[in-house]
Amino acid sequence: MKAENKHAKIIAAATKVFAKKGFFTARISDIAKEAKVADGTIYLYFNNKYDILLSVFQEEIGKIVEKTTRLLAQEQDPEQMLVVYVNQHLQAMKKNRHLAEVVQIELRQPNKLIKEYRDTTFGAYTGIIADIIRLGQASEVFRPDIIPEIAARGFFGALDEVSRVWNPSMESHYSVEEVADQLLGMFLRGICLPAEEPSPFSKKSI
Amino acid sequence: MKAENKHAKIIAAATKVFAKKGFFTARISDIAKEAKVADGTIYLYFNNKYDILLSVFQEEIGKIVEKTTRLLAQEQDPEQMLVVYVNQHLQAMKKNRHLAEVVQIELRQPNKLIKEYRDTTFGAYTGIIADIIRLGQASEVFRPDIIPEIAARGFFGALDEVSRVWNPSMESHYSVEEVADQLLGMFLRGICLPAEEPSPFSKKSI
DNA sequence: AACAAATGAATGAACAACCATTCATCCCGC
DNA sequence: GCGGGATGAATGGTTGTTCATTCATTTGTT
Repeated sequence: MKAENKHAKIIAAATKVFAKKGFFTARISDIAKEAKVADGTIYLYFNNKYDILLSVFQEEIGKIVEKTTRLLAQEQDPEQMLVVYVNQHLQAMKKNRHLAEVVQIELRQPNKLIKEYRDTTFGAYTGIIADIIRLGQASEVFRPDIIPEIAARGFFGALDEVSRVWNPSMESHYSVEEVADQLLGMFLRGICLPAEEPSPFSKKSI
Repeated sequence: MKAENKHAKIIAAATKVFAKKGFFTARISDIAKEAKVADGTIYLYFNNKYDILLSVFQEEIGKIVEKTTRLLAQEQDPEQMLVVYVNQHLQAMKKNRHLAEVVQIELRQPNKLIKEYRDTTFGAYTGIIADIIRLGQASEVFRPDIIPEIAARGFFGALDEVSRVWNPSMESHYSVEEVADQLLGMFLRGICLPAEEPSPFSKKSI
């Protein structure tokens, strides 16, 4: 059991504990117990409590960003890029349910360091959406009247909120594909039926 | 300066302080100072710190829910109902910017009491969206393949996330109408250009 | 190979700071 | 001068962080 190992163990434990109790209610001793190390050991690997939280973000989300970026580089079609983004994000969040909660709860803290992280690294991640939208507008597949910044913000908000459907506290369980389809369907096509000429009868297509 | 007055003053002060520092970092003395009362006075009107936060939710959001419900009762068209909902929510959040932050940050806490409030009263507020969608499906203006629960969740997530564009920390300022239009446009019509027959010119679709 | 010395990871009890809550006291209108 | 609203200093419990100590492992010497 070498250093590398412990660092990862503490990160995992912290993610779990933060998800369950929230950053402020979580005790260092809780994390230590979950990671099966002594309280003091944690301070051999991290400077302080906030450092643990920031490390969770940096390392765990870093992986996601990297993979998403790589996959997106292979795509050309803006529409398809959004599909990749959504699937990627939802899959990652399903795989690490605790991380999803921590992102949703703690990343919003008005703490200086967190804000900084959100505005830089994480901002780049959400900024990808705005870039895709701009690309789609340039290649005339997305409506030109969409404001990329606002749309991207809304899009990510929806994605983030929806990525908790796998929470045990929710009664209904949907598959990643199902949820991704729903979200993408809404954003790309809208929720209204195509309003051509007044439809003759019940029209269920898309 | 009678009781009624102080209660409201403390609620307003708490909303402001919670928005700025977050619930846990906020000190009772901060709230007291902001409200221009003594620390002890707060305990004449509230049982404890959490009680203040819950009161902020119950009272401030209560007003919004009530007004929205009333306005929606006068609408028939599901599409129009979503318009009302979005405008109502965004207007309220713009009017009380601090409340918007508190909702977004503190309502997600894994605290028992907060969870309870979120699942009941607040759940009813977001549930309205799912109801509207079901109504729209019944009257065949919304696509039948939309799953109301997921769509509503995503819709609210987008709304919530977007309701911070008035935050001073954001560089670009948009009007309520603009943002509402963008959101509604995206959700109702989608962000893609209507894909009729293959367009004569640059078409890069799949 | 056998032993001693050095290393530094790990521990967890103790410390110091912090802050929600209390309550003895103080107004002030009647 | 009485009653209840208001005050804010004092209290006490909690917890992030430190650090003296332990001890398994490595290194160096003969």
